Amino acid sequence: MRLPVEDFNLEATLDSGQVFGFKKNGDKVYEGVIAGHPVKLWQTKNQLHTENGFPKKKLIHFFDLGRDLQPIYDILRSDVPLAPAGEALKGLRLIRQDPWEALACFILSSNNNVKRIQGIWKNLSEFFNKDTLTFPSSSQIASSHEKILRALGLGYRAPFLLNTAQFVSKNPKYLQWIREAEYAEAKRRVLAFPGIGEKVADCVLLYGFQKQEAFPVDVWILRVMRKLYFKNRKISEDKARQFGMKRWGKNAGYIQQYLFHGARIGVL
DNA sequence: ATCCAGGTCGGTC
DNA sequence: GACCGACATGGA
Repeated sequence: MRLPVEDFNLEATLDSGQVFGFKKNGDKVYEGVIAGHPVKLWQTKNQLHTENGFPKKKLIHFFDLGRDLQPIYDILRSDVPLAPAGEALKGLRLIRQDPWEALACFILSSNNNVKRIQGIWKNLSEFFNKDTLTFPSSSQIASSHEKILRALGLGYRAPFLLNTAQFVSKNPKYLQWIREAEYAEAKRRVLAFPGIGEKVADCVLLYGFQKQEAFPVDVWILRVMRKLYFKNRKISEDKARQFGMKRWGKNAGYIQQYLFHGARIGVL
């Protein structure tokens, strides 16, 4: 099946550290799960391909394909230090992930690297859902044990995820409350979970709850912002986040994604 | 072997 | 607020 797409870059979108459950097969084919459905994806120019029968609506929603990127392009062009990222990553979009999966995966992401987070994602999915390779639900993890999670590679984060899964499965409407809340209130709630600080909270809100003013500051963002906007002076993570949120407002999350991936691939 | 990775936590000052 | 060391794991 083919879906015509404008301003979309599948590779940059899936390789930019938003989501950890997609693996690249060979050169261009990605295998993963969208809204509970296993899927293979590849792109040719202005067409996004899947196997026959995959619901278009789910693709459009997941990849945020209805959004006009022009306002983002305008910023990337006029904010001079960002221009190389805008040119190299045109079509990079923020994904609308499953809220629970985003919450869980970014608990695992702290003081960890992307490759290993992907490995843990795979271990969890294979252990709990061997047939479909979908990420385990909160109740699946809640009824597990710390020892099992440690054996799957979570390390010291195991009790953080277990505790959070138990809370979420016992309070089924809680994630929906976070979704409906304003950014500041939603962040307070996400920060209350164990193992979640400022940075992870912003990732969860940005990728799982569409709070697009969120501006996650990790080591890559901190380094690239020091270089581009602070003459390599040392600045705190708080200062970097406040700078980004004020400068880019409602588009801060999108700009952060271009900064992060641009820094990682070395164009900034 | 030491350092690093999409940091957080509990302690200090 | 700012700064500190500990924390599991595996790749470089």
